[in-house]
Amino acid sequence: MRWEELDQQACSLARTLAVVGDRWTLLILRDCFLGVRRFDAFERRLGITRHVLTDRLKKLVSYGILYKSPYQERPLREEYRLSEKGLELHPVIMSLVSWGDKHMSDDRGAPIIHIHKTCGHQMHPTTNCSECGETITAKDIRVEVGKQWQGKLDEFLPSRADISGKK
Amino acid sequence: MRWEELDQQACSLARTLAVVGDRWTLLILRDCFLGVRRFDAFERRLGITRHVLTDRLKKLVSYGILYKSPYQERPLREEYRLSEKGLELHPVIMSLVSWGDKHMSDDRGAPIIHIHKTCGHQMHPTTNCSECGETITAKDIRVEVGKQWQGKLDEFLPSRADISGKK
DNA sequence: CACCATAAGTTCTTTTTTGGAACTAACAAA
DNA sequence: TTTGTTAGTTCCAAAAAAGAACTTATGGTG
Repeated sequence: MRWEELDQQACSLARTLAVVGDRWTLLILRDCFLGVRRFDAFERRLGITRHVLTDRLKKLVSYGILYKSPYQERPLREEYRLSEKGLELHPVIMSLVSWGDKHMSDDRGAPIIHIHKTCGHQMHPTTNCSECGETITAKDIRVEVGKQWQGKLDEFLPSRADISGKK
Repeated sequence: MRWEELDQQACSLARTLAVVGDRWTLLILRDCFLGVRRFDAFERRLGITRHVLTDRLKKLVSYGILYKSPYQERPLREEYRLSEKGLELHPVIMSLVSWGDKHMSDDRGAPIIHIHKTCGHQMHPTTNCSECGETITAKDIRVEVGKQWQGKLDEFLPSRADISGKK
């Protein structure tokens, strides 16, 4: 599979990764959530090459995750800001950070801690059911094929052969 | 910044991406969560080259996210299974899928739907505060430097210059 | 005016990473 | 003996990223 075909796969994970699944994009978005907005600030902070940064910012704008907003004219200068769609990637960043805090930290603990403004406590994110509110783990979820996709995911859902090794 | 230096950054996102942040790893993990366990099943399903698949599986095993478990001897055959550490990446997958369901779906809706076994409803994940349980969005969170990192993240936290453009 | 600085790129060359296909080892079955 | 299965490895070509220099438009300094 080539990378450009990824956003046409019948899988929301693959489609999302087509947008944010490369080496740099999520690091750029992390900086966006920290308030960074300008080309040279991203460049300085990330140590990314200008060529790749240009490409990734263009891609994020083309997908509507960032938008350009002029902050001066003559010469025209624009900054990159998170759209609503981009802000909704916050759970992705939070879950990655939370896993890293738990599994990739040294003995100094998490470099950055998160405070829930409403309750004032230091928190980490939990993943909950939108319907009953309960906290969920991998084992609490069962997957099914969406109504309009029935019979069309034979290629995607793992067959018994894929799972059990039988032919 | 070179990719190998990423897991030494003072940022849990960067450290996590050092493990799962490449083109293929999260797709491999998606298949693991769907029950796929064997080399040739990953290869068939993903259309990944064997070379890259070997490399990624090795990396995932070395980080303790997958472990090898023999399912036959003579000839020795091993399958790859999610460890506890790997299972804890479920929120990452779920948040990526959920974003894709909302923003990258065509008019047929989500290809795969998720049922919460406990309550029986079709659900999507929400991100909640571990302390008060409330659902959170990007704007509900404030970040601070962890106690043992105070004064050591000057390089990391965006300076006023990065945010406002001032020098 | 000549010269330096700034922001946001673009262009060029080298290195690294993938893609694609063929080859290998250790058996098992026909 | 030939063919098949599983899990790789090897090799070469193509694509992507790193690194550094160049560009454009403009503003400020001496």
